Amino acid sequence: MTKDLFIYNSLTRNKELFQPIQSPHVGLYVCGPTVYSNVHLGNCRTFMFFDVVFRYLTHLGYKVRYVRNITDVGHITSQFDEGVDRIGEQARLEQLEPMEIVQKYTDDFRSVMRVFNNHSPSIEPTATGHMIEQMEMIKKILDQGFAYEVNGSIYFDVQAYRKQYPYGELSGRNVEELYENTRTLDGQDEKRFFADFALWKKASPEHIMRWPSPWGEGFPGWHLECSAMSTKYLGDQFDIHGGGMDLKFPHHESEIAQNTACCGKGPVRYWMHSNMLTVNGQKMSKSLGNSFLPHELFAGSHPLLEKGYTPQVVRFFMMQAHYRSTLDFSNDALNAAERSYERMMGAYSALADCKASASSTADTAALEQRCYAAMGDDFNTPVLVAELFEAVRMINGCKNGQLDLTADNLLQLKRIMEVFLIEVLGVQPMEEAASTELPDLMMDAVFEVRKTLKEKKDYATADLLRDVFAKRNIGIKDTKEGGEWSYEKK
RNA sequence: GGUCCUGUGGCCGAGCGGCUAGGCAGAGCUCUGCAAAAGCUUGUACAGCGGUUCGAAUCCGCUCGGGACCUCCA
Repeated sequence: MTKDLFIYNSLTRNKELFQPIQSPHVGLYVCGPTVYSNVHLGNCRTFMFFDVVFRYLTHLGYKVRYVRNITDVGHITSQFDEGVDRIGEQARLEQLEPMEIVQKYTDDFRSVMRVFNNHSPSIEPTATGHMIEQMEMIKKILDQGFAYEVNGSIYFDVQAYRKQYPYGELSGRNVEELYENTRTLDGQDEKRFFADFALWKKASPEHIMRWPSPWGEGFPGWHLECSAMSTKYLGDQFDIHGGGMDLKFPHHESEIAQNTACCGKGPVRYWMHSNMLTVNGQKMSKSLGNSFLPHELFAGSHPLLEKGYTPQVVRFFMMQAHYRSTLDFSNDALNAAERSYERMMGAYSALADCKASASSTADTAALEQRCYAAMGDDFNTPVLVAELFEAVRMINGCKNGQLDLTADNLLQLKRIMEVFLIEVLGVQPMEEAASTELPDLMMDAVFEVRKTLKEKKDYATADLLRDVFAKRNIGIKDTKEGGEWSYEKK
């Protein structure tokens, strides 16, 4: 069975066969959040997708080191010196210490990641915890002649860098065009060249988050931490770097420049960028004011939502679109995802009830191969989901006695569902609350009573029993063997 | 303005030269006291106009619509 993995590399704009630098080890770095406010759903999409990358690589047998940083140094909100930093500003607003803001929203981020069933990264380093590494990197870049100091600030020297290395390859832009399209700005006098970016900024007197450095008190530039931390934990060159598409420029472009200036070579083999979550066709973002917070979604409290959806439904919803496509967020789409999730999970639990036959015409081996092919084709989760629905049809058919499956088939189906649905996509079955022993025993008694009532043709009472449970959100279904029941998550 | 992406049936979304994914919703049938679930069947979609080709949703050109980035953003 072939389990080749092809990854679309943003840098080369091609799908390439994945070959780790040092198999079986794989280094994966993903840009994490800036913890100055609650993560919204758009952020979650990216992290959920790279969680699937992490899960699938692990499933393939790779020893993955997954590093996802926490940005806990506030970046400047404008290109000007007088811009405020986000964390400092939020600290003022909430009347807290900056590090209290960091703690609060880091906690929020982690709990949201958990409810969405994301695995924890192998390492989750913080920018403030790596000041020394960042300063060391600045020193190296200075030594190589690709940066200069002005007034206690250090800037990356794009002009000098371009004499030796290409700049702008990832985002596909050239400096001349950039220049034409950059408004002439005040407050740039410190820079030698408009495209230069800060590696270190001198802190103004009112700036709270500040660290001593060889160049005076200040704070690191916002691209630097990722370069410093990826190098520290994954080495000069590592396999995969991921992030949202909106980070391509300038963030990732600058990372490449910093690493190359520092170590003489590009840091990343495969660049991966996930596309945006949209609302009514527009990018979900905090600044546009159209972002959804996870708890608003679960509770259905957002004005644009008719009802709430569980985290697992949302995850399943996200998996039905390819990561490089935008995904539009709407009630209709979520409702469809909810129904399909229920069907999928219904089949998953029905697997246990399937009886094996002596012979079969179903080709579960081919199905399994197609699942690997889907994931191997640049993590094509929507195609994988389509294949899983093929498994659903087989399982339901078998359960109804309309399709014969051998014991081998059933084993294979079980493996497909467990590997791809549960392990790789990371979608969990509905809360286990409905399946503890006691409720099942009690419900068995209820089915017994209903059976008797039906035998006596007392349908009114039988229906009453069903309605009484329906009022408590417990659904009852008749089956040949007796009955089934479930919590209706409506 | 520059660079790039995108437009698929009622809705969401794959596919990216031939074999017309998948889900949700709809219709019919089977099953059923009714219903639900499930299974089966069903839907002649690829923005428009040209072109390339034996053959195009898929390639090229133009037109129209939507979006992203161009130093806040996952």
